This record gives sequence, C-alpha cells and structure tokens, in this order.
Amino acid sequence: MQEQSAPPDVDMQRCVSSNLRRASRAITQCYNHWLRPSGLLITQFSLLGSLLQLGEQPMTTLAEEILMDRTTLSRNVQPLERQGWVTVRPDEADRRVQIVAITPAGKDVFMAAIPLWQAAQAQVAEQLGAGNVTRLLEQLQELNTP
Amino acid sequence: MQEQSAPPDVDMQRCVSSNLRRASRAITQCYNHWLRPSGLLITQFSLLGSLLQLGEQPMTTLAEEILMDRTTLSRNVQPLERQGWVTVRPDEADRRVQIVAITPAGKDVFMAAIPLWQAAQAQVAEQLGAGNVTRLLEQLQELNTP
DNA sequence: CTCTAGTAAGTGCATATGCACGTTTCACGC
DNA sequence: GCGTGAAACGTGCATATGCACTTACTAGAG
Repeated sequence: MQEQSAPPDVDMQRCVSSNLRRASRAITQCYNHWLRPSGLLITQFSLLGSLLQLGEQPMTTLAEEILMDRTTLSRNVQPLERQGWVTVRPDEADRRVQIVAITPAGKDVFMAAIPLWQAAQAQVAEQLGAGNVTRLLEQLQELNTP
Repeated sequence: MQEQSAPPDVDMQRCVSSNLRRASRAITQCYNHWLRPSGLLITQFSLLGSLLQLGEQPMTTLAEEILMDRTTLSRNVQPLERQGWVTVRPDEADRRVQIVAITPAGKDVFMAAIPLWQAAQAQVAEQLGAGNVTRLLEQLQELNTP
C-alpha cells in the first residue's frame, strides 16, 4: 500500500498561521471598507492612534512598542508623511535617531475617522458577540508576547 | 477645558484589526522560521497543502476556497510555478479558466516540510495551551464566515 | 584623541495584499 | 450567426511585510 496524497494529520484547517492570516485579510478589508470615507487605511489609523497615545517617538522605539519590524514601520510612515499627517525629523542629540511625530492635520484626520472605526468594531462585536471579542483580544495578546 | 489628545474610548489595544494583524505578523514569522530549512514560506506551504487536499482547481475557484483575493492568489502562485512546485495551464473546455495543480516535486517539498510545520504548531500550542488553540481556531473561523 | 564595538537607519530584493481597469472568452437570446 | 451581458483573468498601482546588507553615528576603552 502506498502513502495517501496528504497525511490525515496535516489539515490546513488546523494551521494557526493560515487561519490567522485569513482572518487578518478578512477583518482588514472590513475595517478598510468602513474607514474608506476618511482616506485612512486601518494600518494608518492604527499608527496615528499609537502616536497620539505614545507621543512622538524614535523610529526604532515606536517599532518596538507596536511590535512591527523597524523597516516596515519606516516605510509605512512614508505615505502618512506625504499626506502631512506625520513628520520625521532627526533627533538633535543623537543624529542617528529619527523622531516620528503626528501633526495637527494628522490628529484631525484621525479624530474624523474615529466614528468609522467604531462602526467597524461594532460590526465585529455583533458578529462574534461582545464577550467573545474580549476573549479573542486576550488570546491575540498572548500570541504577541513571545 | 479642552479635549485631551486621544479620547479614552479609542484605545488601539482594543482594535480587533490591529491586534489580528500584529498576531498575524508574529505567528507568520514563527512559522517561517521553523519552515526555513524546507525553502517554503507558510503561505506557500499552506497553498500546496490546499492543492493536495482539493486537487487541481481553477484559479478563481481555488481563491474562493481559501478565501483569498483572486489576484493575490494568482501572484502567490508564481514563485511556486518558478520553482516547479505547481503548474498553471488553461482549461481545455473553457479557455478563460486557468487550472492550478501541484506537481510531484511540489508534493515532495510539502511532505518534507510537514515535520517543521508540526514543530511550529507545537510551539504555538505550548504557548497558548492546547484547548486554547482549538478555541482560537473556532473564533478565527467565525471571522471568515461573513 | 583614536579606535572600535555597538546602535539607528536606509536600501535592495522578494513576497503578500487588494482595488480599479481592461481584455478575452463564453453562453444565451434573438 | 450576432450581439450582449457575464465570467475569468491579467496588469498597473499602491501599500504591507521582513530579511540581508550597508552606512552613519555614538560612546566607551585605551
């Protein structure tokens, strides 16, 4: 008897990474759809929100705070910089460091997008149930910890 | 009294999309790290696994099965085609349709990667606890449904 | 002061993602 | 047979993601 084409213990339905990526695609599209009138993508909304919460930050420090690759963050900042929503300037004391800061215009566009973001959050909450959202967020936090 | 910089109800820690994307990044890196010796990325491993389970499929049908944008799938297939792990050929009856199929070499590289994938799965299971993995997968499935 | 180890960023490359738009092909009504 | 609407795909563009390599700069040893 030869081996079957796929062993029964390899079921893509059970792959945590594939399921996470799939859900991430679906939910990202949902949020981007709601945010569309604001001109922001959810990645950009999130970045502006983090800058508001944290205040201006060195590039690498910010990357560590939001658990994003330094070079990814650096490039994600560029569209926001072109729009005038953030600024990037060298640190005065240490010229290696680039300080990222949100601008008043950036804060405005973020504030205007909040109701749209809340609508997206509400849609997910309705789909999962409010309690399940909390549980999901807790589990996702644990995946970030390592 | 003026408004504070960020309203208290906008906490990026509670954004489902941001948390999903962050976890997706972290877990993807974990799986890619384990899969490194195989030469496959987790996206490619997952694609080959789906093709083994489903058999050869029209491009659009496959995209719907795995809940991925048609054009994204089309481009994700290209590196695999270059490596000789999948083939893409026009359907004989309907010349609009492109049939995607895994090759014997593709099956070989997939099989060889299975233990590495299992190691990644095990690491996640250890981090979350086995029961929590099942619960997480169930919740992620619900997010795909809409 | 100088040399050097380490840190912060930038760049090139490849993959991943999806929207908008255009092209080819098919099926169906006539 | 001939449109015509729909289906399947490809392409261009922009963003997202991260690895490997390089460059610029700092700080500390000597």
